[in-house]
Amino acid sequence: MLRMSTLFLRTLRDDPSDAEVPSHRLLVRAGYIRRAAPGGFTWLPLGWITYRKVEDIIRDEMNKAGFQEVHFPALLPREPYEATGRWTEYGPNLFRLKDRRNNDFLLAPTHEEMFTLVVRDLFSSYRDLPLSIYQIQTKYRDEARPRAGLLRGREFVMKDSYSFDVDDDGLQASYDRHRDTYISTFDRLGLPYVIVSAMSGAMGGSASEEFLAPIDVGEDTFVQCTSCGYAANTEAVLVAATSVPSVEHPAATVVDTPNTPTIDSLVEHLNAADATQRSDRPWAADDTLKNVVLNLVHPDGTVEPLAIGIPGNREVDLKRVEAQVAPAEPTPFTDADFEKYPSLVKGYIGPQALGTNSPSGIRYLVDPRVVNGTAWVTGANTAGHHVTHLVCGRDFTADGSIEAAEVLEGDPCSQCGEPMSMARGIEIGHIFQLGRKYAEALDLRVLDADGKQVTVTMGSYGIGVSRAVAAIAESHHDEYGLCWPRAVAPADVHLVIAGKDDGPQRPAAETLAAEFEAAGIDVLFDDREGVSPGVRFKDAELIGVPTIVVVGRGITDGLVEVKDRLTGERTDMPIGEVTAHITALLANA
RNA sequence: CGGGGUGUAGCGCAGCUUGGUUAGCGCGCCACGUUCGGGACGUGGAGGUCGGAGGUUCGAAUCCUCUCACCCCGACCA
Repeated sequence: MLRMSTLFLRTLRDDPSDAEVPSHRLLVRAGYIRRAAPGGFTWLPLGWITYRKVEDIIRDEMNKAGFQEVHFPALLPREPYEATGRWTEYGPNLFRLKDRRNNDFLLAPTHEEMFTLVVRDLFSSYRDLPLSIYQIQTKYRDEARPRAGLLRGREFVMKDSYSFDVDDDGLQASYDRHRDTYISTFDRLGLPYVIVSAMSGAMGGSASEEFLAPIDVGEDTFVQCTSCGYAANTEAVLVAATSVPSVEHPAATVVDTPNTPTIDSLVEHLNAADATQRSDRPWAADDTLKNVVLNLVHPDGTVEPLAIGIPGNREVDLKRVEAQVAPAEPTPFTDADFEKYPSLVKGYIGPQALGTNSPSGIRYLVDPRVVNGTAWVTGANTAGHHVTHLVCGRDFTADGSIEAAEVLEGDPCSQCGEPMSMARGIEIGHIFQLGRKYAEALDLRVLDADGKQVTVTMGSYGIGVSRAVAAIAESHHDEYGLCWPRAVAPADVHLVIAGKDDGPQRPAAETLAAEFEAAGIDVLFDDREGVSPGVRFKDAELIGVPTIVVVGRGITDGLVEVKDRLTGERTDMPIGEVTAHITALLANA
């Protein structure tokens, strides 16, 4: 039993000024957490109870799936991360430190290396596999900008699992098992989620999906097709295939287009003059082909220019480009770069000047919408001139295609062609097939049935535990405070005394609290003296325990009020029936 | 890292433009009394290196310089 008269808790009447998002605001205000460091939080009693319930559910589902829990240090030596290249590749987000002998250490942002090494140390036969092991561990990332309270901290708790298999089929099975386990885990946590296709990014590997809680304050953008259910992170969205009607296009024509530095000004200019107007309809921004040049900086430091052609009604989405060209990093083309390529006329770059066989020799990749038979208005490689009716396949060819254009609300689904909608989400889980990157780097091999050495293939699976607490708060609150799902609430019932300190309510409530406890019901008991009823009700709503029991004026008739925090529904019932009622609520949850 | 904003009691804020009593208000906290089903009231209290350092001045929360921290937008980010 938690007695509020002695509980280490102070609720705040006002929102803390440094908290913006609801989870941060409410968790601080209701006395669950306190900021302790930039990107670091202290868990207070109510918060820690809730946190542990979340952690226990995650652990329980892992164990039910047959995964085994281990625990590594958060403080690790440099060497394993040197072997996989991540000591340098991870960049400034890695917390690095030195011991007294000046040896390099790090605070682990994730533990692929350590898991790989410990399996290599202990296992050496295909008979030992498959194996999935996990830990629930504090992780450290020196985020440039921690924000939104628990949602993006520099210290946070993550459940990370790793699977080890001899072949791709085994990896797929381990991946599927984790996927199923994540589904049951998030269901139990009461977290809404969407499973989206994702990019594996810097981690390497192939198949990858994210579990996103669809909440506006989330940092990830995803698209979802309401028709067929396809969902993907915008980084991973594929452009729908375009069918090209076979029509005879006019010959490509160079036209004067002075002072048309932007797509809008170009379209306006074309539509204004008789000579350039279309006969069938006005020109539109997506008739134009915009060519953007970037530099790719490869991990070894070499720089390669890359030209990207996309429909003019869209911008280049650098995140999407980055996901495509990883591990290389795209950077903007500078004026100095343009000077090195005199064939490129800034603002009027056309496909004829691009491509590995062109004068510039710059690799030219186009949006998947730019396919053979499509006609475009694009730069003529001369200042103040554009070309109309430049047909892909007839007048120019590209070196390939790239998913680089921004995704727009309503874009057709690549699976079924129906319009897709965009939304924001909080990444609460990520599963992906790592493959053999780490096993190769760290020499994790086992003997197969034929006695041959084979490199193990791995999967990596994460759930943000502390972030999940915040995500639940984000999805379970209203204007009055938190409304926890039963499974993670800090108590089963919040028992409130509403009456004079020396009235009959107090002894009745004490008796009821004892009865709850005997029945195995966790009770948060507001037994404070000298606190007015309004304060008690406000605090109960703020704290968010799913059921609130009020022992008030009805007690003279033997009645207490049972209130549902979420719906606000109140029911008076005889005090003798309450315990059975709550027990039934818990059983049905 | 770029742009913007804010640092004054546990929380929320005023005071700063135009330097000058003992730095103020609400909430919270302590004591006493009243009140007791929707953040009650009265009386009396405790609590501050005004983010930090340096400077200008007879005198700095207030003006100047530097610095640190936090928040927002962007960049970055398993």
